[in-house]
Amino acid sequence: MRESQILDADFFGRDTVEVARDLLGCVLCRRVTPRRVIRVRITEAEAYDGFEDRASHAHAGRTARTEVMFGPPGRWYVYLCYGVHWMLNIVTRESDYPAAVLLRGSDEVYGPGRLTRLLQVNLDFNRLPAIPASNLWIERGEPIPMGRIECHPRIGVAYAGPYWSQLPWRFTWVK
DNA sequence: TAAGTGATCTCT
DNA sequence: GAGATCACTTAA
Repeated sequence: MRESQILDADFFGRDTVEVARDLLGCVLCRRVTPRRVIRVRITEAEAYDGFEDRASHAHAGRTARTEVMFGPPGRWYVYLCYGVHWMLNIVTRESDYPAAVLLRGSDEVYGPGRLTRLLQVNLDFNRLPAIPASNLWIERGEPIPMGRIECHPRIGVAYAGPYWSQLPWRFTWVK
């Protein structure tokens, strides 16, 4: 695999909504053993962007948990949801601008909790850079055909109010 | 449809 | 330290 195909900080440092859309079709790679790499194509992703986004964890301010969202782009933000499920996010935008993209689904499994279970991802990956040395990284995929991307409101964020919960910041790749 | 589950955060 | 709150899944 050529080095240039691994998504880096230049990719993740851009506008969060664009990154979320562009991640569709990209390949999430997880090395589970020295000889085994699980590869899945990303089919659904959600953007969480900025201080003002009431659906974002960062809206409440900078805390120990959300600190990584304020850090440099291209790092993993992992947290536990409902006491059961690990959620996998990739940090976007420049340092001091809190933003991330939640990876919600893939061609192999659908659902953010199922995705992390399949890939054996847990809090150990929090704050690590998305590079092969971390055993969890993303590679560029084949472009998605025109008209195969849909955008929808984000899931489970009704508490953010009508405006923020209805923004079309969830992108899905429909086959 | 509702229980399960535990880190995180807010309020004492 | 206690209580509320969750970017969800599963079994029924």
